[in-house]
Amino acid sequence: MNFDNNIPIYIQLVEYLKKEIILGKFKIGERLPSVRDLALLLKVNPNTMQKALIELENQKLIYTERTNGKYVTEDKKIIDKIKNNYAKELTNKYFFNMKSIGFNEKEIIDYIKELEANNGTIRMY
Amino acid sequence: MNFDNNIPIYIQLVEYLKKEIILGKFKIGERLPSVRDLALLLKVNPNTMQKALIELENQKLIYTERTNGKYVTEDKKIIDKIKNNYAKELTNKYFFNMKSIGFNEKEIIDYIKELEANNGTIRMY
Amino acid sequence: MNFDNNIPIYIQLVEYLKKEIILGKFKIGERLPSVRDLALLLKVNPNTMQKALIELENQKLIYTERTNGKYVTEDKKIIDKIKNNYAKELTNKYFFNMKSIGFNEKEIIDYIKELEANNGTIRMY
Amino acid sequence: MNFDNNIPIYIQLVEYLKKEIILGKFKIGERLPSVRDLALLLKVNPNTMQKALIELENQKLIYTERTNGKYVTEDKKIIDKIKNNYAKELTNKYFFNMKSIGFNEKEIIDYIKELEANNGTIRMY
DNA sequence: GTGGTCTAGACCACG
DNA sequence: GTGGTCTAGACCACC
Repeated sequence: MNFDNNIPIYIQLVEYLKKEIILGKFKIGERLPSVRDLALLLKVNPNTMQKALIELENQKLIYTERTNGKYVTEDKKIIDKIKNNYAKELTNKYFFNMKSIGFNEKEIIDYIKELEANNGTIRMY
Repeated sequence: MNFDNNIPIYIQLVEYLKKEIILGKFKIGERLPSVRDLALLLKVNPNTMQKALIELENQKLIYTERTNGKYVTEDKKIIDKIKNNYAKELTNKYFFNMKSIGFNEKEIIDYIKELEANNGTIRMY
Repeated sequence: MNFDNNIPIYIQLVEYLKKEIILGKFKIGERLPSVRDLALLLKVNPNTMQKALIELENQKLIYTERTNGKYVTEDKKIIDKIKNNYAKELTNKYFFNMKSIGFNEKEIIDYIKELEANNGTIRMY
Repeated sequence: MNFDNNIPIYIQLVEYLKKEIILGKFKIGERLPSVRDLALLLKVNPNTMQKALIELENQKLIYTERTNGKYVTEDKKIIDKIKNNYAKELTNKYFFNMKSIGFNEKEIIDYIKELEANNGTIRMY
């Protein structure tokens, strides 16, 4: 993980793990690695990881089984809903930002097509 | 201004002022309001505003005339370049994020069209 | 059993078993199921159940016959006394808490009557 | 503050502060003492206090003004709602517990009256 | 070994 | 000085 110094690490962890779950890299109902292991894996302090996981639990994406570990929710609807909200948020934010530097909707779409045509594919950020 | 508590204010100010300049709300060569006034206007501490303006100056979007105040650059190319970089960065970031939750390029474009069809317009974020 | 994650399980087991005895679901002098079976029944670890039973034994509600198992006390007075203490404790605690959010005694009693009137019965917690 | 060792301190802090707000000891819109001062006052670690305050903020009972401090919500409705939920929860829990040791509703109310008659007032817990 | 809590102490952004 | 974040490390309940 490369962390952006301007954003709290635990928030970046939340985003990262949320994506892993949405993408199914952590499957529905699957047990997550232990807090300590996740912390080691992503090279953060266990408390920081804990804080991120509490946030994911608040969002119902994971739940805790006492002394057994943490599991991805078994409710596919929650995951789908979060995925949809996320997509909508990203898209609205993108259009908002593009408009705020002077693009209108048609221009945005043209811009995307042009980028695609030039690159074959949109370059990864 | 509504600030996101998770990102330093001065960075959000940089983004905001950059957009104002790109959009021409602060025109080429125009004198900016005083640091003090800008701070009052956006309800931030003058120190914070000062920090943001230094960053804009580093990016050559504004320059300082000693004792006279700060001015928007007179070099239109710089502004255009920053606008283009910004658009490219926003678009790449958007595609990167959408892909990271499982959309491919075609699906992203379909998603945008669908949103547009439903809303008439993309809702402001 | 649904356990409250914020209170040690063995304490919740003590409360639960105490109630069962007070209610006579485990009768005076009756032999309790084995620790192992009780643990299975309530889906806790046998060690945890053992700890709860030790506490009940300290309170003289049960006693152990070596190699034979654990029995509910044969002294009805102990059970009655614990029931009365419990009722008093619950009631005092309830009044204390209600007062600590601004109800006086009259208001508490009015509140109870009102709830009863609305529900027919007080809803199970 | 006397803390119950069997319940996490931060939860007891949440309960305590919630009551103070409901009772109006911290008034609507009033600025709370700083996190550090509250921690000193109640003799807990600042991080523990911080955790409690985050929970209160999640419940919308307080809000944070960047660098200025934390304030009691200005929305009286939220406070009233929390007070009512709290009273209902306490009452339901009380009746549930009393029933679980063999009292029916009439007996509970008789019991309260009897306690009142004997004590003049219900003894503080 | 698992998650959860707590303390101590440092550092940062902002005013 | 304010809140917020992070690390390090200890201890606890439970399995």
